[in-house]
Amino acid sequence: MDEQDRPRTPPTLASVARLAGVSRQTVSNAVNNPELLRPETLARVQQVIADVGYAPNRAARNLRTRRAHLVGLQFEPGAEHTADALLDRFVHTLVDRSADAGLHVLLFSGRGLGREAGEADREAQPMAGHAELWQSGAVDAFVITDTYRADVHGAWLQAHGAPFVAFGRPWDDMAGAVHPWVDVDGKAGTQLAMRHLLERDRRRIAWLGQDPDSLVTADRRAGWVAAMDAAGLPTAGLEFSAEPTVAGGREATHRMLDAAERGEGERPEAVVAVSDTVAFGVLQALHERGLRPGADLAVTGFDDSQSAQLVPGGLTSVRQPLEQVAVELVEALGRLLGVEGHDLGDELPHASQSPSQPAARLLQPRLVVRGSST
Amino acid sequence: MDEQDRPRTPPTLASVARLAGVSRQTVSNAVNNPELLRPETLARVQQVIADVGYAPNRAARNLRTRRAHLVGLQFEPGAEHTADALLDRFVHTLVDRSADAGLHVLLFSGRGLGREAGEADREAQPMAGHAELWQSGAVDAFVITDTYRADVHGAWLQAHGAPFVAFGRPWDDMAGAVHPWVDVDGKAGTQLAMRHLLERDRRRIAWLGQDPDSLVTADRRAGWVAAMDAAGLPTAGLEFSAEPTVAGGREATHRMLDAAERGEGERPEAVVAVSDTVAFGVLQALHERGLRPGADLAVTGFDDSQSAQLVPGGLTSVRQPLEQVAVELVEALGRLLGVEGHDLGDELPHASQSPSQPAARLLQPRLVVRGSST
DNA sequence: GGGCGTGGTTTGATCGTTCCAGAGCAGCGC
DNA sequence: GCGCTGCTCTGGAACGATCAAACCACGCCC
Repeated sequence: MDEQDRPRTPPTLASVARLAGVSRQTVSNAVNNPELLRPETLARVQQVIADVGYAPNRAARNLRTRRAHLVGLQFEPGAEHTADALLDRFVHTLVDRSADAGLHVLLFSGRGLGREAGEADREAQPMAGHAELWQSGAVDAFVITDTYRADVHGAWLQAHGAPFVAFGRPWDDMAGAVHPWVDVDGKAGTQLAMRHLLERDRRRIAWLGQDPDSLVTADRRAGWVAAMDAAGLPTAGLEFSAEPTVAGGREATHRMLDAAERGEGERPEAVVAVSDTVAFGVLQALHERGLRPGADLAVTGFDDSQSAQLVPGGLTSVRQPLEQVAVELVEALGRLLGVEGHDLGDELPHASQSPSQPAARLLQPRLVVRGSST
Repeated sequence: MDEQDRPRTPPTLASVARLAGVSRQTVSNAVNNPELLRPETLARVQQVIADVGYAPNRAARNLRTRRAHLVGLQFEPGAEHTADALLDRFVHTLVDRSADAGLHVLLFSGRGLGREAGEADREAQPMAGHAELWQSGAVDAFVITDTYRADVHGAWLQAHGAPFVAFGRPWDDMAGAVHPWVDVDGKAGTQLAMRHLLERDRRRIAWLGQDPDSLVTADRRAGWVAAMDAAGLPTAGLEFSAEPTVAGGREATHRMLDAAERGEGERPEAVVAVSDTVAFGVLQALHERGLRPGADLAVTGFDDSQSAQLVPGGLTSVRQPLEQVAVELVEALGRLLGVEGHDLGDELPHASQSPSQPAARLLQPRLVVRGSST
């Protein structure tokens, strides 16, 4: 039940083999290909393995098989608006599911292992972290999440033959992507929020987000445009540029309401924000002006951050299926690396995808309605 | 500048040696002990290394040196009230600093690598994940963060000779701990909040937290008791039990205010909550009753979660120095494993700690004052 | 009865690195 | 000239696993 005096040197394949009276290879097979052994031999070996608490040495196995059974995940809280949600829900599911595929997740920061690399170095060598891990064979593949720099990362990884999957579309060339990717349909998400607001008879619905900025922003904004068009509503004068921060959302809201008070058009009845972060800026501005979210101005966010649930009254928000994203990414990873011990064929028996065509999935978000829009 | 046609097989020590006209060992020394080589030899070898883009194979090195250069971090968002803050700030700093110590962080979930282990299995074998990693030599050490189960984890790791550092006190035996640990002084944190409230002439200050529950709770509560005693204020009737959830905080607040309205004692002027999560429950309850945080009832939380900053008006909260915790844990880890390439002696030249006594640090939090208490 | 396929097991080689012992060579003192 | 020390550098032997091929019964068939 308890192994008190651990031997100084851990058990090895050879030591187990000696104890079981078989050869090394037989022990190896007992671990990796049990069906090759005669039942009685298998039982005997397994007994010894259990007795001495043998576990195959990872380094030796990795060396021989040229597989580290590790996937690298760069961990920069850089992208502020996705940070909280991403780390908690996405990473946890990723870690959990990776275990099923026989993989562990290795976290690394942008700069390499060496001594302090300045910010300048990091700019100069954005792939230092990836390069180090890949060239030393420390990881088998990467998960990249930063859709902004997906092109840079993707290009480098592809050029160096490193397998990877991406959370985020390859914006420049969606059809021709050579790597699997999973993303959430931002346009559809915003349309969900719009439908909800329109159903509640809001007509003048404003958009808060940065104009040109990122493609993620453009995607979400497209949902607002499409919904307004479909409802036959004008968008003119209803778009307000906001930095992707709380302060940006707050400032834009004040600007919007000031304009209305000056008589420049009617006050909007609702605001659709590009992110929860910006939406919280809206809530702050309303708070400062003594206005009530929902009653005086409906507000929706995007990401369904933890804060959206916690804020009194609640913030209506578009929830990304981050868990599902993680699940699908791990599945793609498994296919990419050739999952061992995973009898494929459980799901998706319908179509055998063209093997040359990597998986590409656009998942649908859903709307979580709370007090800020009712 | 760009290596277009990657050779099928990556460069090895031997291939570099051949190109440079030296032996394998010399190349190895060029990488690990440059000072052993004659300058001109070193330059020649380094040139070849740069040319072919050689990086030592991690698996081979790990096998030979019996070091994985990886630390395991169990990643369960279990402890809800610390989740968001912990993951973002703590883990990021941990990853970043570990790189300086030549380590990477490996994330794993409770259950082992195998196929789906049910919840029951996890209960039965709480150390399955740790055991697998340690026995296979996949990691050199662990970082444990779950102070509740620190005893269980710590005991197992210690019994198996696995090095580890802990974020959290070894509650049962603080003085006799055999492992380094870093924690935040919860009592002092609450006292900071109390001093702030007392300075603003709040006298009837309530405590919201679960009675016996965790030692973390008890620690924080002690600060409330001490501050009330020191100020000569009674605590009777000012303590309200609240489940460590938003709902728990909300319910307790309603209970508290209902009692006051029934004339059972005067209404408290302030509430000190055991966590931000509970504090958000308080804010919700106030919202529902049309009361204003700060003006009608001062509220303070604990953890300084992202939400505390985002909620309109802001939530006054005790901020844990999570970055500092991570920094000190990595330093302890480095000492434990014998950091290579880290000229110790920069800091703490004052006293050479007794080598048998592991590092134990209790860090001081600080108070972030926002609208909920002013 | 000899050749042959087959399931179960063994043997030798190999993955790429570091450890260890020692070789070669210069300089120095006697 | 000899031995010694110190500095460079070299070759063989691990580290612990898997791969590929060989080996050995054994039963089957012509």
